[in-house]
Amino acid sequence: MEKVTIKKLAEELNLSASTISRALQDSYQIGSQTKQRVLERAAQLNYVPNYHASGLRKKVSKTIAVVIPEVADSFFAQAINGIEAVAQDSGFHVLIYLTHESSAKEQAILKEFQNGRVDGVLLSITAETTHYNYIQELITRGIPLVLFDRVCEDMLTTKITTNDFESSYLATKHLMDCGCHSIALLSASNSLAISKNRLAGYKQALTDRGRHFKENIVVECSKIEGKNYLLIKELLSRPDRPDGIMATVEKQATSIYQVCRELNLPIPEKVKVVGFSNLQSAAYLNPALTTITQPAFAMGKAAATSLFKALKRTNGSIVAESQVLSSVLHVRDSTCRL
Amino acid sequence: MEKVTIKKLAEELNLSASTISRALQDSYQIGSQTKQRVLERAAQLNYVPNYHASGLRKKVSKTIAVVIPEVADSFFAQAINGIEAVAQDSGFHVLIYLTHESSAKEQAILKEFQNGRVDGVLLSITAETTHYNYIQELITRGIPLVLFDRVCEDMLTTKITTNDFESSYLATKHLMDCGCHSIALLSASNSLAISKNRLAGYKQALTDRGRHFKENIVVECSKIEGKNYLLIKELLSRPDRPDGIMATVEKQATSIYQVCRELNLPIPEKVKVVGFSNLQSAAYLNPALTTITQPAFAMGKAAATSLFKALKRTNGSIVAESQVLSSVLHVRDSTCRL
DNA sequence: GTGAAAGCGCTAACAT
DNA sequence: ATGTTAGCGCTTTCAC
Repeated sequence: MEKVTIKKLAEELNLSASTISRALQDSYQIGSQTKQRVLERAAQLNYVPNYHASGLRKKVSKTIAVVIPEVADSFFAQAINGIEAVAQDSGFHVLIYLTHESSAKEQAILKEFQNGRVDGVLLSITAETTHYNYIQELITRGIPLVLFDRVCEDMLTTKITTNDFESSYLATKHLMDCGCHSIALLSASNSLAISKNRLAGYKQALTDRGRHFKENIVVECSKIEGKNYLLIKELLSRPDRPDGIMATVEKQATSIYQVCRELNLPIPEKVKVVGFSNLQSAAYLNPALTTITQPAFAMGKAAATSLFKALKRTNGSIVAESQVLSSVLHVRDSTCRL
Repeated sequence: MEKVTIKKLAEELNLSASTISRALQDSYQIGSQTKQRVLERAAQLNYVPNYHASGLRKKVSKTIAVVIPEVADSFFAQAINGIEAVAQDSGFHVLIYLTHESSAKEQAILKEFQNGRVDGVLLSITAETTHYNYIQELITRGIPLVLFDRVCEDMLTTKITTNDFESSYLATKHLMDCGCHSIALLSASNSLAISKNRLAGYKQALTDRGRHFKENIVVECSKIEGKNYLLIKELLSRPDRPDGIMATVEKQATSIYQVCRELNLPIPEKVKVVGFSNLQSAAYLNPALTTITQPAFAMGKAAATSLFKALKRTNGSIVAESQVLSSVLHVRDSTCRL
């Protein structure tokens, strides 16, 4: 069974290659009975148009890339879901890249996107990323890029985020309402805008209640597996141990539960916990985890939708049509028993 | 800033296109000082080889596809992690496709892979998939395909699975050891091999203990969101309500917890639960969930590794070098309080 | 060690 | 409504 190409079809049907091509694309120039014949024969011979050939010719790939720190996180898993839904609708394919919080890896990945493999990019930057020229470069070269969740604030492109300041402000206030006097903040990074916003909301809440901010109670998380557990253990072993924790990264929550169990610190009696988390099982944890839940699926959809819009514009330019979606605070037992 | 191609480089350096091409590929035919010059200038001009052009010429895409039912499941998320790790090592790119348990979608996706977009495929079939000709077809056409977790048993290709029969056997015995007399099985599908194996292990365990098998206590799950909750609620509302449940799909576990809470059926006192699950938080659920945990990351790695091996063989043929990895039973409070 | 030329499979002017 | 031609950017014979 040899490869079926347009040329082959052309011979078979005594037509020219261009006629075949046009018929397959349902061009208005082609007579309907000819179309019929072509389509029929193509189906019979199981003709499949060569991806690279048309891609080379048309300079499109019908592919977008999703570049994220990791997948084993409900937020990103749900976001991918949203992205994939929109992509499948638009006939686009989705490449996944995991940076594992390595800025160098991120840079290498984006750099390669100049080769025509992808038409657009959805990016959630690493906790390490501090300079953005390689991202800007990609946009300059005509590859639309939409940032989501972990964005670079000063970049001129669409950004899909959540109301991180408010969420964090609300969560911190909630912890104080529940009686916390010393609230620790587990942060993803010192440099990420999202982290800064969450930190700012946290500080504002303290200020509004006349509390003062203690530097040493903000813990920047490590990307090294297992290291966070130790950082949390250290935090909760201090003589002036905090009585509240806000974890801004999903997976920190389980580490906190683990440490509290080991140190015999009942939640919420000794330590109250709120986590930024999209875990389906949050309500069934022991104790049920109070969460800030982001609209992950919707964010994925919004980011992808915006990207495809840019892709449809002939010039491919991205109008910065950023959106801020709202997270929801779900109060559960980890902050106050009912 | 105009597009830099090999042709452009050739002009700049007064060399032919072929020389440039060879130099960039570090061909032995090219003098080292020439190579130097080419590489230098290419870097200066930020030359990036066109993906479609080389793909068309060489008939490779350096891309694999991962086709799975969903991402929002720890098993698949972890598997993707493993796959991506191997792929990045080998310089391959990873496309993700979600079938959402639709066999038709799966078929459409695989069909398109005949176009040269991917060099190989990793597949975990839908619960609906019953005929496999379109999968076999792909392999026949020279696209290596490795099945993982949800495999088609009678297909001649590499299959990466876990010891589902034994795991299920073990879990069922464990439930009986904990005092269960009537154990329900929540199954993913009646047709999937993996489900059949888990069912078989379950039945065997019953038989070995002289219990007899009741048809109506096996519930086939629906792919409709929310429907499973109702099925479980019906199950646990029966007069002859089971006192044990084995959930073979991860997300069923939270539905069970929800239903038990609503019906005021304490776990494990009234109902004991074991779930096939890779949830990181299983140990922190209320009560801690007894799980069968699959080596998801390792399975992803194994599947990808096997695929790349096939890709390296010039003929691309897949030697069926299937592997069966072992799952682990983690006994926790949902089956017996310590 | 380097160049010329052909062609991967498709599409899009430009004819007619 | 259909055919002719050129070319996307690269690789790879084949020649020198």
